[in-house]
Amino acid sequence: MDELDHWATGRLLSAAARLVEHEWNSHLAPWDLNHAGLAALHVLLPGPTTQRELAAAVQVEDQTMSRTLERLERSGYVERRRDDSDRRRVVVTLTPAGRAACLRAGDLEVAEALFRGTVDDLPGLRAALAALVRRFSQQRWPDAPTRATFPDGRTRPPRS
Amino acid sequence: MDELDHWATGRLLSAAARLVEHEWNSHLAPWDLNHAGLAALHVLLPGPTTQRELAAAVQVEDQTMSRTLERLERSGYVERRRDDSDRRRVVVTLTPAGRAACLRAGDLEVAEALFRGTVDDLPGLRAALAALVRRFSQQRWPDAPTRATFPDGRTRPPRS
DNA sequence: CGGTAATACTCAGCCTGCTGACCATTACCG
DNA sequence: CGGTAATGGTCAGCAGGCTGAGTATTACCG
Repeated sequence: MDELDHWATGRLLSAAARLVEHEWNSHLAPWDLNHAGLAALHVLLPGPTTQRELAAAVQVEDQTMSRTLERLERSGYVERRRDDSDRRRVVVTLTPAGRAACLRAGDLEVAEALFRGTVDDLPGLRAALAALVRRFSQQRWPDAPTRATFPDGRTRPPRS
Repeated sequence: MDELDHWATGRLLSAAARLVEHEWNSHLAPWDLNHAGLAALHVLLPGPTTQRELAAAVQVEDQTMSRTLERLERSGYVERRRDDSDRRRVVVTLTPAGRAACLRAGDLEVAEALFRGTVDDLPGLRAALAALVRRFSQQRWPDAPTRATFPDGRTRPPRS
């Protein structure tokens, strides 16, 4: 018997996301980080990546990732340099400071603790959210959550 | 067996929210509306409100609501005028066009259809999201999802 | 009555996210 | 080859969200 029961599900979703982001950002602020930057760092942990691949992995537009990286670079967490073998590409590398910040600030235990004690069925929630992401990101991020899977380090097989 | 299973719950939540907002915005675009504007219109349906009350109901900061209303006013969906009995307040009123747009564009059937066929346990998802909103909005929006409940139209009893 | 505090909004500035337009580099193909 | 397309990034501009600061009005209280 709550007013929230009358909210559209989309509005509930947006509100919850904003509140959790806010909470998470507060936790990350001492590291001069926020949820967007941390997501990028997290993807970079296994190794350097192209900017476009990074954007696809985080599921944001290239332009958005560009500015996020600008900020991360300013904070000294990341380095960008043009790829010599393909001068269109920009390769993004984690700095030691970036790795440290990611590991310390982005502790999954802390991240998930936000939900403990509030959400009963956490796996159920995750499943529902994942289903939504899969459903709606199909068109927008064709090769989204995949990373270098081929021997040469490309996401897709060399066309030919 | 999906890459999404490795995402932190917060990231899943944000991604899902963004995608659903995007979808919903596409549907609202023909009316020159988006999710934020529609939420405000929806709150205004029962009758005029103060800007601050509106902001609290939608759970955004006053400044954010200010600009959202600026846009809604520009679109002719809303009118703002200073309250004569308290010239600090701004009273927001739905125009006929605003009411029509809200009712037609904001059809709940359409809104909820986004989730049908994708989320199995919709009530479960809603319950989890509502729990999160309740949990984290406690401090920030003390008198959030309540509306004029007292005879004189105030949200809180007149302090005396 | 008058000074201080509280209230209601706006302004400026930042960040994320999006779209549309643009540039440089590389790939493709006649 | 050489022209056109595809690819990878950036710039500009808009909108939502936030914080911090400032203004005007009203309430409170000595």
